[in-house]
Amino acid sequence: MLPSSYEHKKYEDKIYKKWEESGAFTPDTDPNKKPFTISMPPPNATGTLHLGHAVMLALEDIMIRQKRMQGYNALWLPGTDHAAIATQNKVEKILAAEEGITREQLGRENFLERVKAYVADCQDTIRQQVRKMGSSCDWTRERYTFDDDLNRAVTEIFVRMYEDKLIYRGHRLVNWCPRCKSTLADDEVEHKERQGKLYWIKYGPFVLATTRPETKLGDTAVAVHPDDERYKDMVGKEYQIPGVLGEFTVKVIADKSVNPEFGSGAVKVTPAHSFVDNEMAERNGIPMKQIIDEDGCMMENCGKYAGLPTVQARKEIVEDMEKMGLIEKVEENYDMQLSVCYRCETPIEPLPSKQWFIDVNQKFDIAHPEKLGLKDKNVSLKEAAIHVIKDQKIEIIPDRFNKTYFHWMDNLKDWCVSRQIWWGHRIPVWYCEDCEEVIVDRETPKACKCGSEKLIQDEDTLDTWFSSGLWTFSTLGWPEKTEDLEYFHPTSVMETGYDILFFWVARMIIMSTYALSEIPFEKVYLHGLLRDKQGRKMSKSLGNGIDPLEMIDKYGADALRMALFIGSTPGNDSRIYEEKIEGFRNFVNKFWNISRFALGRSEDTKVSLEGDTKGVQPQGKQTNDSNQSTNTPQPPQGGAEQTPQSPFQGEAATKPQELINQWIISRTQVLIKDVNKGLDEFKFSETGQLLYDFVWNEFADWYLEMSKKSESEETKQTLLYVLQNLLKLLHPYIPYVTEEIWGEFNEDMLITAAWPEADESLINAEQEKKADLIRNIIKEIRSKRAEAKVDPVKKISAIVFGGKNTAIVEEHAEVIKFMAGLETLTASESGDKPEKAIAIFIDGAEVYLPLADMLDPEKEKKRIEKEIAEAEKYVKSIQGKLSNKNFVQKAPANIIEAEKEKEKATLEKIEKLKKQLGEI
RNA sequence: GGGGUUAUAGCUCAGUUGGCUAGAGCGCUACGUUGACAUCGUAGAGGUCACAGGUUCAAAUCCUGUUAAUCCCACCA
Repeated sequence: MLPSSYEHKKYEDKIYKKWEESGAFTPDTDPNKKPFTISMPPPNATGTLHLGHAVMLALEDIMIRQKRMQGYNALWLPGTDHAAIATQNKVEKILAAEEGITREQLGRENFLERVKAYVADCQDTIRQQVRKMGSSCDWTRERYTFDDDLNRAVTEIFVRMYEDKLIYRGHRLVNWCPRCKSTLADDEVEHKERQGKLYWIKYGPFVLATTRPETKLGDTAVAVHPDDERYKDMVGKEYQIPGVLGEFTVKVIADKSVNPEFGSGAVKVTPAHSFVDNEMAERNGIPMKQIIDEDGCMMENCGKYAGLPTVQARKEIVEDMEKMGLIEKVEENYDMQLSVCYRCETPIEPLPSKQWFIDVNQKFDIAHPEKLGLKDKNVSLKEAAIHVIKDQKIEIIPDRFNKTYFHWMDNLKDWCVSRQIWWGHRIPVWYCEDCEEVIVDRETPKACKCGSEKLIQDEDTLDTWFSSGLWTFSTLGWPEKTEDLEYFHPTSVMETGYDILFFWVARMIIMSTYALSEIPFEKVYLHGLLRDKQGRKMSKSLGNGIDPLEMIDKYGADALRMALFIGSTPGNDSRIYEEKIEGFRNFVNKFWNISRFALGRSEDTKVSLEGDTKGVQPQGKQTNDSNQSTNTPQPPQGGAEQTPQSPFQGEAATKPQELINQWIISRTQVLIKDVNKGLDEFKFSETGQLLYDFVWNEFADWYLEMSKKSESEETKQTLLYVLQNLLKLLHPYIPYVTEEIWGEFNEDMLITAAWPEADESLINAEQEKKADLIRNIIKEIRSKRAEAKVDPVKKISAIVFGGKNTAIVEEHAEVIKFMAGLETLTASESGDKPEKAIAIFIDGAEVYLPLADMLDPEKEKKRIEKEIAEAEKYVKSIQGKLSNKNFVQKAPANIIEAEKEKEKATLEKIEKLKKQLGEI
């Protein structure tokens, strides 16, 4: 017998171990079965599990578990990411704090050893935390972006892209983080609203506004709008401008990007330290003068300011300019957009630098254009990546993100992939010291073709997204043609947060279409971000974060999983808070107790489940048990291990005879249908809610209660049958508790049990309606009792005139008496209304309770009058519709039929209410 | 500046291609509970679906506009 409450801590780890050891997580590549693949977004190897991971794991596990039970070879490939900058920063911080040393002091080799050791120490933490969530991923195929194999994939694709002229080295303006001392990709730059000062400076014949007066030292031009009359005569001329380091020359250029409305309409141009200025300079043939170095300090060419950090230099230069009378005015508290590093929020310093870029517009010959449905094999990376979404080779859920994707892709500039940090994939490029040769190769070259052996490898490493862009296929063995790659790629679903659509999802599409001529995944499901109860982002500084591990410890993984996605829709943020998790803990416990009850009721039946027979056998019913177990609906090609079949499934099976059993079995089929449809459509929240409601409101509150009055074998079978299906349907959501209960009466494991398919022949709307009548009678009696303030333990009597439903009511007299608290129940087709009784009119029956004395007649009268008024209003609205020619002509027949039905029912109700009113 | 998203009960949210008198959980009110479950049960109160127009036989749902919140993209220096 199961204990009276579910204690997750007793079971979770044990069950996980059992699953993992059973091999259920590890699919094979059987060609007779269909694959279903999810690449797990790899958490940072040195990170700890946060709610973002938790929701990702919950959703992916739901998909994987369902597909596995449906008989797919379901592969969920886990792994970790080396997270270049993030990890390096972390280790640097630790070194500084614990040993007071910098990476430079340690040296490259030693530093990398330290990072490796640190990662190795941490990696296990995240692995264990992923397990804690109940994730049924294949640990035998676990990968790490820094594995040798994956390293090889990175080098391979770099070399191929170089050979295809998609990777080039260029001296260009890049986003530079002076703190990370590295370049950043465009999308790694964030724009933050900051307040600064706007300086109006006297600039030779101009007065112009700037937020960065120190860049004046790098100015080489002044730009105005071509149509600006004020400056028309000055365009093309050169002017001597007085400055803090003496006079310098600028040329006046005309450029449409200048806004004549802003400031004085003239803008200073600093091509080396501003992207817009740089573009203007390029268009107008203006030279570039770099004045800020990679430390964010003024360079040698800045005279007495050389070596000063920009902020300091600004202060001193402004002071000096003031002395020279060059400052016209200063606007304080000027709102401006500041570019900052997304890792450390340090202001970005645009500066010219020699870096490696991926050219997204360069055309190349794609290997297999037909695989992507491309007409032309000569395409650019950008075109291919846009094509696969436009052509719906990949579906993004929700689809509004298509628009975002296109916008981003359309505006994508060359991707700077080199990073000046040490922790990452080293760029496979060597430079010859004796000649100019640049060697790009898969292996370390021995010598240059000039004969020199003095080869130096590029110091830089690759952007972390370069390697994670390969994730769906590098993890399956690419560039080797492995069985796994052949079988599992393209993957089925990519499930991740919408916040990394650009960082990662778009990069994977670019890399996969290039390397394999394949999409990386068929569908992209983007979940929203989790916020706190007030809708605020979770952050360390606010201290409003919820630790998923703490929640698992407190409420169990099953409860946390449910709380993470119920009440959320894809792409939209949702809120999570402890009470919500607690609510689902209650649900898990409720389900536990339901199972406890069902199993308790059928203890004697259990024997027949464990025998040779594959199903629960009803007694005394004509069943052809030799045929029934193997002919049930099968999953695609193959199917999961078979589990005991119910007596109610399959052609030859017995149909249930008792009304309540017919009802719940019918409802179960509908539930199965709805859940299957919902999961097919990625409606995880809705489907979960459906199961929740069924379990609690139908199965527990009604069926379980009603079944207490039926001792038949069929009822026991039905309890088990419904339970068994619920266990399966709920397993993807709450895997632990369902597996534990399943183990109570099954020898195999639920994780590999066959997923239910609805048996349409068991859907019985007519019987459902009859059962609803019984339920309504009970509900109404309960309601009246409460209204009349009848002591709940007091039994009353009731008289029912059931009309054509009399037999049903008589048959279920015991249930009604039990559930409505009746002493006696007299049922007949019709009769005279009893004295001093209040009447309840239900569709198909009249119920009289001897409570007239207990209700205040005036109050009762008012209540009924109100009810009549409402009903009449309702009828009027229906009749309005029905008398509307347009409605009758244009509305679909079933809707009109339904309206007529409603009219009839309401009219009957009014009549009965009036009768009731007259009797008071 | 451009583009999203959101607005439904006190709170958190569902609500499918337009078609039951708009739902759930929490909270609230009253009552109850010794054998499946107080991590519970029964009954109930609570909504002008942000606002204004429009389309339609029919709008919470579609369209337009307004307001408010929020996010993403974009260096008016």
